[in-house]
Amino acid sequence: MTASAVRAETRPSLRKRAGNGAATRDVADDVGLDALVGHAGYAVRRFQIWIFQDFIKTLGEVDIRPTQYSVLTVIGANPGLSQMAVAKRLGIERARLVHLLDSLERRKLVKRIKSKEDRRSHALHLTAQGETALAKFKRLAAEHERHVEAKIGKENRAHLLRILAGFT
Amino acid sequence: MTASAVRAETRPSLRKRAGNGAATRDVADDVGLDALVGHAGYAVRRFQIWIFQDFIKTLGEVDIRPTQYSVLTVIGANPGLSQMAVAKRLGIERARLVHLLDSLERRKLVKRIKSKEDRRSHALHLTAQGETALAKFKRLAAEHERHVEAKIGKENRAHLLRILAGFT
DNA sequence: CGACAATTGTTGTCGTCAACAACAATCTTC
DNA sequence: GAAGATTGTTGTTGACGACAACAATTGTCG
Repeated sequence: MTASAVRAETRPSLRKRAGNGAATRDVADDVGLDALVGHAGYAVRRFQIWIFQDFIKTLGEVDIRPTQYSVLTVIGANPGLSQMAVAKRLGIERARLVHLLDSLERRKLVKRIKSKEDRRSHALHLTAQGETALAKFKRLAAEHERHVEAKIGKENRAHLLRILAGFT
Repeated sequence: MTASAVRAETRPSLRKRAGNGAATRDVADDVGLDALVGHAGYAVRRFQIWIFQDFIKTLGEVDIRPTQYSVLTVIGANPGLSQMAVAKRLGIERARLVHLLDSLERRKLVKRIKSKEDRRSHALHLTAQGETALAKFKRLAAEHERHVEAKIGKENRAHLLRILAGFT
């Protein structure tokens, strides 16, 4: 629909130039309305925006964003982790995790417990309230995942997860 | 897939933690993600971050970021578009496009020409300098795309583009 | 043992980006 | 011609990644 919108107000000429032979070597000259189509980053970015928006909307009733969900999930699966460990695992900076945990702690979903072995670090745990809340979040997240399936197809989603498995 | 992921969460599954007496400091690299695997959004987000970082690095010598590149590409392929049309095509807000164009115009890559038919809007064009610059950007972008191929495989990249074709 | 380096959590700044809201100038429509 | 919509612009808010600096603590090594 975006493409048609553009085409509607563009001059009606100059479509794709089919010259250039069959060469695959020079993508640089592949100029046209769809020059961005061949770029993986663009497609991935648009897809990621769509996914996040659906996630935020689907988890909107519980006010949980993707990053918060990932933090809760990791802590729930590995109780006692330090902030550094969680940050490293999720690929976020420990400086940013501080604010995320502040918010989640204010909502009584997680708690920081001073570690005895290393008095610099905090052992992260879900509260009882956090456990039951996370269970609900996961049900909603599963619903969101079904939206993704409905959008790109069940097999495509599975294939995509396989392709990108190395990044998790 | 999501069903198994969700089911796995009901069990606390404290695998290697729980060692209260053992003073073995775990290295935080082998933290179980468990439920996070199986979420398309998480994999896509991590992949998108990787792609953008490689793009920014590969196009670093010319100081062009992904969004700037997409704007230049669309204008180059469709000279005379209005800002509204470009914004709609790229899925960015017109408010944000203003700053992007300010920057690109300062660098003499694009120019805003007051439209004669609609005196509210600007017709966007590449400058001559912008055209030659974009050619170079596209060569570097193609190099970046080869990095993506090297990362996930040529066929996987092609398949991924096919799966996400609807989002471009 | 003690000086020095490294780590952990924290605070702060900077820049990117999406989402809104408001506004003047300019069409569009009735 | 008046009311309403559109276009570009400015501004604000909040999430987010990247850095830098710091105190407290731990680890290392001479």
